[in-house]
Amino acid sequence: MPIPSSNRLLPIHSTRADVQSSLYDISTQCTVINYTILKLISDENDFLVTPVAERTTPKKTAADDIPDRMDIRTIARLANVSIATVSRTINRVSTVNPKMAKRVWDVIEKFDFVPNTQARALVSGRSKLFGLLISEITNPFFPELIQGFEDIAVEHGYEILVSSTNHDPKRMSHCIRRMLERKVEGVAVMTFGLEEPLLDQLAKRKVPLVFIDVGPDRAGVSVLKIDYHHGIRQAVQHLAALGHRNIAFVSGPAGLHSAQSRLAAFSKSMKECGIAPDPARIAEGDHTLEGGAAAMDKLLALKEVPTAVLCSNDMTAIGVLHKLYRTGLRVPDDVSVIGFDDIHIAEVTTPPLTTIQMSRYELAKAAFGALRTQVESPETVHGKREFNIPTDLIVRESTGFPRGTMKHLRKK
Amino acid sequence: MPIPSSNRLLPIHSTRADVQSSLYDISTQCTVINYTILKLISDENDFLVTPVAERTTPKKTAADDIPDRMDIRTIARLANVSIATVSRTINRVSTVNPKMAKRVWDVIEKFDFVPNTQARALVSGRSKLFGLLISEITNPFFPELIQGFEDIAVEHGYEILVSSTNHDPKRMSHCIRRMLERKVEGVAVMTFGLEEPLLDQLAKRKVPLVFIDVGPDRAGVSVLKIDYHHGIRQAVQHLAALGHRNIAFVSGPAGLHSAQSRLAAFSKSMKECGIAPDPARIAEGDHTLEGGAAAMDKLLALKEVPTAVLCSNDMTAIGVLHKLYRTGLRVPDDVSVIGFDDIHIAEVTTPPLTTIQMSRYELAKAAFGALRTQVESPETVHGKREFNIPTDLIVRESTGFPRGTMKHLRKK
DNA sequence: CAGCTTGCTGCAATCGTTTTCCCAAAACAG
DNA sequence: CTGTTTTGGGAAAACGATTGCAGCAAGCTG
Repeated sequence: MPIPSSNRLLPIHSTRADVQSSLYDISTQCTVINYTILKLISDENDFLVTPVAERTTPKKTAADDIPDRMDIRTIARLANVSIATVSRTINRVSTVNPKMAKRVWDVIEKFDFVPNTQARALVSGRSKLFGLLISEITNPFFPELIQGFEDIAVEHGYEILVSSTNHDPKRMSHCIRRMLERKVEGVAVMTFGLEEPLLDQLAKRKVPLVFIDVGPDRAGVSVLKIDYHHGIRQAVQHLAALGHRNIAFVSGPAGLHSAQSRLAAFSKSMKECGIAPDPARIAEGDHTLEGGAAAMDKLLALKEVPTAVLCSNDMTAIGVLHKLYRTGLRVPDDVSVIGFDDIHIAEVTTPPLTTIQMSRYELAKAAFGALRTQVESPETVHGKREFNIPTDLIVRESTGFPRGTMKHLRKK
Repeated sequence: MPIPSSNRLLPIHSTRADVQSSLYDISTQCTVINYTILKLISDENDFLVTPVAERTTPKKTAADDIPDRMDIRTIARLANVSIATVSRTINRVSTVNPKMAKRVWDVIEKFDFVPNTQARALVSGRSKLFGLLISEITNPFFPELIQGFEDIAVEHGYEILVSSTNHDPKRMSHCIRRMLERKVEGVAVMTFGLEEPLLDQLAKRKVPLVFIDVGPDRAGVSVLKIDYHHGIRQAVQHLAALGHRNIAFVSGPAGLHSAQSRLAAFSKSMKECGIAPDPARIAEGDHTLEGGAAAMDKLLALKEVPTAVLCSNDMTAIGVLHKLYRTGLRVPDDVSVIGFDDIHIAEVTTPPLTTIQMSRYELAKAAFGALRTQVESPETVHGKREFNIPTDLIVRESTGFPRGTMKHLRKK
């Protein structure tokens, strides 16, 4: 191989690698020389087709000269290193010589090379994928949760696969199947309900899981315990303090564990406040707008219409609000309403909704953290792990004194 | 290989495959014999570890006896066929003998085998993945769109990768990068704004794209043209018919193409109705609740407060509604409000929002269809393709006669 | 200066599929 | 019974990366 005269500038003690690097560095200053030298070095000339095109349109070609097959091999050839070195460079393995690394990065950037995740995952056995199973994407609570989860995941180099089950077991099983096919490394089951049999598929394959409220007691499982009672007690106390005694509750679907927990927390809190919870004042909703409205209908049919309604989630509360509006009852003058979740839109309902906050961000963070620990250092954990998520009452304007009492105060 | 005595039941003219099949069929009746025969056939006995476990716990073992490495190879060995046959069976290639197929399916089901999508995608070059780029997942419009898109995609064997850009170019470029890494076969850019430079990465790699409203004029690009004017004209006519003349418009972000289109449609419609659009009555929002409220603030500061406000989307309208509530103005008695999108929650605002419907389902269907055609039969299309999406006014209760006029009619 | 250590780099095996090509057996024709 | 076509399954080469291992060069030691 003829050595260009320019290499005489190198220090006398240069290593062979240094010589090569310098040779390369110089060569990059001129595309023509670059490719000529590469030709001499690699003894391959099929890729010289590209440089010709590049020379004819010297200005704005960076976008066009991508060889049809851009893989780690091509990069290796262009940077004049082995594919192993390219791989190591991309993965920032510390043993690669910075000079080589620079050379590789230059080529990678020049050709906008993007490694193929599938190939990577296949050989490394790490898909860097987490599944996120939610019940319905159209409930604003979940998009906010997804947002948080995705942000954190991306920040840590993970991708997420979201699937909405719509409470349909068949759909759920499809979702799980798809996650299995994509080889997710963990799944956050944020459906607020435990569909044990369906999740067997995951458990069998020892996929780390994180649940809300309840989960099977085995290794690789984390549970996010939401402190429903704290927020709900605050809400009941708030109502009781205002003078409410006839307080109704619109629950979520009976099959949903979290809905039952919320209801239980409500009953307990009522007793704590010295009010006997009346089963007739508990209407079953389904965590949707329509369900909330329908449940309110039932409550309105009671001989003594409740002066306050606590709802299992905000969508339900908004449905209740709407039903009250339709009925001509004013909130909070005639009926007080409290929601649960504190979705963003609760701030702008008419009137703004008093609700119990449960931080989507906290939830997402805890879920991701749990999964990540299980995946990246499973040896540090044994058996099931639990995390606590707080809830807090946010007082807005949908709560006030009960109708008929303290009228003088109402007008302010 | 010793042939079990039971094969004497076979018809005299049986093919070799039949003999094998029968042998296998008989063998499956008894797990012990099954594995013994398999052992004789395959001459490998390492996988016999599993059957032993199975024998000791005969009842509920189906869940536990999955060998640690479940791949197509294992299935092939257990079904006593080649991996090629397993692959063909899974992909329902018609040339496989139904008997073999049955045998393979039995094993697959027995062990809950799930093929590895990554390996599949790698070798076939088909990731069966579409990207869905949206602007903000917290705007309920998008979840509804995602839902539709995902449903259709899954139905056709595709998966989707959703990314929310939050209008941030940096985020957007990350999103695109991630999609590239996962080798998406197409991307639906539902951001309602064209960020040309960022999408270069995709265009360069000839990834089929589908845009809303506007898109570069090149092959592989489809555009969903939304007929803003139809719905918006209906809205303006509706207001004009009610007697409104002082009609304001709260636009979306100035940088967003779709927002400009909506504004243009508004101006045009106003002129058509013989009302001169007044620039002072056009406030810029940003398609969020807060933006809507802020814009309404500006409109309230006008010497002559508009009697009707048309909004660029429903979130804006809800923000406007809230601001009006705060100000003490009644809707529609003092001010009429119209939104755009017809998100689900618009039905239950106080009062229910009159809005312009744009079908998420139509949008999703068209977007997916466009992408699919590009991917699966690119030869049938040349250059850019366009699809029309209709819009229609949905009259609810946030619109009424302008204040001060026809009072006698208002009370009904 | 021989011999050992250390630091990098390249070779090659591997991941779990799909798919092409080829060949054996069955079916059919004469 | 022989020759030809049809049928269907198996062997092996991809796909695009990662990674253990081997080996070469330079630095260090005595």
